[in-house]
Amino acid sequence: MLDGTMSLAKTECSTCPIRHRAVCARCGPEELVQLDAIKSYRSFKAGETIAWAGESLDFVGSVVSGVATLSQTMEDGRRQMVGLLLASDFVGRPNRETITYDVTATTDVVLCCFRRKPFQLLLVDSPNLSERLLEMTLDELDAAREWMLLLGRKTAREKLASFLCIIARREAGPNAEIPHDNIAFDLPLTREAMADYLGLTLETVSRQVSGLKRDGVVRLEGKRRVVVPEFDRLMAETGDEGHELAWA
Amino acid sequence: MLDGTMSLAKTECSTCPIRHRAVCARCGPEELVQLDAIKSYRSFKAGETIAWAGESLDFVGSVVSGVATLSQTMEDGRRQMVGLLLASDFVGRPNRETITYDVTATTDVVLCCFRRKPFQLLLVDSPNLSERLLEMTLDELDAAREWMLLLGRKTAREKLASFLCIIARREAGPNAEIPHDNIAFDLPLTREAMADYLGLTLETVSRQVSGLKRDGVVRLEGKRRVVVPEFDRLMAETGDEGHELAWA
DNA sequence: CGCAGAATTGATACATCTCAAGCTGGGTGG
DNA sequence: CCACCCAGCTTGAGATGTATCAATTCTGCG
Repeated sequence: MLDGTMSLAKTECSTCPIRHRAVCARCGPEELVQLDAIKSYRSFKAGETIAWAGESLDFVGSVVSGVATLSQTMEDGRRQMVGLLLASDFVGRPNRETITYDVTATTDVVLCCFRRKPFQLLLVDSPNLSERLLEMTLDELDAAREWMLLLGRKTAREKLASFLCIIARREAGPNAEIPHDNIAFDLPLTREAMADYLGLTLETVSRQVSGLKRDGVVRLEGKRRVVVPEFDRLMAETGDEGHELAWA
Repeated sequence: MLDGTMSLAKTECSTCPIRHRAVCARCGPEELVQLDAIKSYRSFKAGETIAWAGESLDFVGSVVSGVATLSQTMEDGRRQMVGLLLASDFVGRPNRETITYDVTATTDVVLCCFRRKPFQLLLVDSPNLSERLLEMTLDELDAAREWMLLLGRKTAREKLASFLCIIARREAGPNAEIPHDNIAFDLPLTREAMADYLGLTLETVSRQVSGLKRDGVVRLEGKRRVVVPEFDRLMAETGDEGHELAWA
């Protein structure tokens, strides 16, 4: 893998859009120099596979822009998405030779990649780096557990509403903490990918989107653009009722 | 919480049964002394709640013996288990005041608790500790993602078989890497708790256990003791076909 | 002995899947 | 510039796996 993908020119970390949220968020100038020495940018086009499960992966990295997914596939073709990687999210596992999941770009994606071996060394004597990585991993674990509740116990409609909420929160209002009304955003996933994420079939996803539209919870502009007139209305459909604490 | 639970006398780390697998696995003698200074043992009886979601928790710790669960509950009572904690597993989140999930003892449980604040300080200048915690967190994340596949895509029968496999692996043959035939073990969970774990109802769990028994995949001795005549037979029912790499 | 919690089993309901048929919109080549 | 094409999406009708509701039956224990 990684053939046919272009390498971008290096970019200054100081102007990096994910500087304050990624794994390097708390690194000082001297640590940035060290990271800079082992980093390179890679671009992937929408639909491209970034890495296959089981493949050996010699880098770890951060999503600079775009949306990528982690997914698992069973022999008979059943597929489950197990992670949605947005800007600043971390890819790969230090101290592990191979990747466990398929990593796919669902929009155009830019990755800031660090060579894995030297990154592991940096991790050992840079607490700023390792602490941040631990924190991000714990956040991902919380997100995964939130998703387990969705997969195990929510209805199809609740699943869709929950999904739209998550996207609205991270895509819309650049970093608005309190989501406002009339949020608009583009779905970064096809119906099929949404189905894989939600543990549904694509037909059921389609029906639930239609249902939410029919009931005025969302409006669609084209197939991909979604407008949420009242955010509370959408929230009420998630089954979570208020105390939604997570999703940093 | 934690009222009415007895504190045990301190025990030497050197004789601790989870010494080589827990968060302290790679600590040297001097680090153990520091951990020892902030540790205390706490016991919980089967069925007892160790902590409630949202509650503030002033410790983190390791499961020394017994089985505990992490679970989430929705307003209307739907419940999903999001973690199964066996001996050596870590409880709590450093740098976080409150716990996000209900923690329940499903068998008698002994916890080795560290006061949270001093533990966080130790984490900063003890790479042996923080590296191990990161590794364990990444393992838990892998387990959670494996569980997402189960919840989202497996049939009820596959879910049961997968669950029995996991328990067989960790409960049976003390630490047998390659599971043998005629494994026997006790289920640490009631049918209801299994249902909460698997995203099913307790009736469906019961029916699937009966089905696996009828088909000779497992034998039951009483309600709780399970014998697996041929491990491969059980594996074949999980839907994972062979390449099961995970589950340390 | 008999009670209470846990588990099994049965009958029926229903949400989601499956299979199948059209629709829609943006790109392409004639 | 239009006609076609095709991936992505929607909608319908029927099948099916699991949930739900309702009895029983176990099992351990006071």
